Amino acid sequence: MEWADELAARVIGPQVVNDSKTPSGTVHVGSLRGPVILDVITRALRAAGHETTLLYGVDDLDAMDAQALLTPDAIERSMGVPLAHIPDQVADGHASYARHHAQVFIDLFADLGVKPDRYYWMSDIYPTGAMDPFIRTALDRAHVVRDLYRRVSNVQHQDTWHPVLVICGTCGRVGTTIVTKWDGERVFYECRENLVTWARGCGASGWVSPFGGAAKLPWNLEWAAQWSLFGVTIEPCGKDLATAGGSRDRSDAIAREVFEREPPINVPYEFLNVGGKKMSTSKGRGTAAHRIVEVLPPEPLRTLMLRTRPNTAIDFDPEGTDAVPRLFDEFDRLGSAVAGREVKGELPAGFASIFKYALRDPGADFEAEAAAFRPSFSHLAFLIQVPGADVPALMATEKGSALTPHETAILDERLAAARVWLDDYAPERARMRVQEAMPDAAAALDAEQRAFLATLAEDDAARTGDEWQAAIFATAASGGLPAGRAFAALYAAFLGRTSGPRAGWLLASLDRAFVVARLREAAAGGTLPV
RNA sequence: GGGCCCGUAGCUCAGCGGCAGAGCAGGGGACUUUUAAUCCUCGUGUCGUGGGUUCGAAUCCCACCGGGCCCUCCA
Repeated sequence: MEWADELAARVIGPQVVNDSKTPSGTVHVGSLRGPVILDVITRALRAAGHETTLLYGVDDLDAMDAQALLTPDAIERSMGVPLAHIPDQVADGHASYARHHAQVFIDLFADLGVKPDRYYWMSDIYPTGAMDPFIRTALDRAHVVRDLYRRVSNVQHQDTWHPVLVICGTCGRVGTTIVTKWDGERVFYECRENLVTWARGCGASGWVSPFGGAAKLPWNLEWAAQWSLFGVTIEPCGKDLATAGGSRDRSDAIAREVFEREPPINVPYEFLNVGGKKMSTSKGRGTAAHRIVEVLPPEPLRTLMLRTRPNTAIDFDPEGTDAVPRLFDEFDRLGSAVAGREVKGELPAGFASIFKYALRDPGADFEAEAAAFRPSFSHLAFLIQVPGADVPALMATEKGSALTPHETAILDERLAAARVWLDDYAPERARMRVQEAMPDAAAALDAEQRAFLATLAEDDAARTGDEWQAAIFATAASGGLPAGRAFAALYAAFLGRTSGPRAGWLLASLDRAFVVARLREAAAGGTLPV
């Protein structure tokens, strides 16, 4: 966790932290690592006394180059068109495909506690003319850009190539155009049919002014121009961009040599993989960002992103594992330690800052948050499967006093998450189910346990959970059977496992005739002489 | 062709020059009413492999092996 505080200690003066994203489709959990890192850096800077602005941009004039999320009839029409100009594929009121996907992603930010001071959309910025000076500089220095691409990335453009992408006046595509001449005010562009394999240009060409939104800068130049336009001082980026000779190196060089400005401090970060593999929404691997928040509230989710240094890959697989409960446990453990309660084992270095930065609200009183009662997620996941359990009452008992409104909110949040977890993620062993037929496990019961079950079945009067519980203990005691083995017999007979929920409540929730029949069946099974 | 990350206990990982660690899982034990709670207890693992540096290496250097990702189209 020291990484953010160290960064904050290293810089001088006001800071502008920036990131931007191309809204090309549905995003997965891994995509949230960037925004969380951005937010933690911002919080660390502010904690260190730096005046800090957090910006988040949407590169929505980028060309559509993935057809996965387009309807079949839209593919031919939309490939190569700026994302901001493609109609939303979902009829839910967004102005464009870009707005839809960007908004779904951005909506998650606030819930996660990531609150940029300003969002900007490139489709809004270009028409204002704010990018014009950079477009002009890029065109004037086209030879520098070409030289730099060759030198830094070994990319060889033709001598006539100019670093501007015109939005074709005829077909509206931006991914298919190339500029070959610049006269100081206008550029000559061609919308070529075969410039790229993934989209087909219309063949138009002509002289046009590249200013005021008629054209955009290619990605690497746009990135560097954003740094100049907004005065960006720190910008993390994913390792896909940070690789040697890759995008970041190109943009750094462009900033220095074309726009004559030092690039921002880079904080390269690794990906968040699932089962050791890259997440890919289109391949159905990994969980969509908007889905994971259903099962992971901000604190455990931020804990996942924060506890690991940015340059280390995180492996996270919520499906069929206890990864989710463990994140809750880990966060709770940090909180306990911060609150001065005794915790088992060693604590990570800087555990208090991990806890503090994991909180959703940057202004929260973190000591009060640490002191708050947080029910164990695993315990809740278990309790909600117990018929008739009054969970809020049980939690108040566990805490030793009534829950505060804030604690009740935490409880409700966790209950909702626990239900989602049990439905969609939990391993089979976390789910319990009353067995329709006699479980095999019941065959292993010994004579004493069978006698206990038989005795328990003698009285078939209706009982409440408490009464069942009392009856279990009394019956076990009268037969000289330790309570533990008595319960084990019941779990074997009904659940087919060695442990379970408070048995009394479980039995009380079931049909009385069924209970008695099962008890007798289990008591009789296997004891007959062979 | 190039770059980055990882390889330490069953799992997830910490340690990054000074006696191999934690959590979880698992084993054992305690408990006549929180029985998947709570408490106690149990870890010799070629620290991926081979060299090197050092009084001393999981830790630094080199090479290699394995896993993963990325760049060399576009963004």
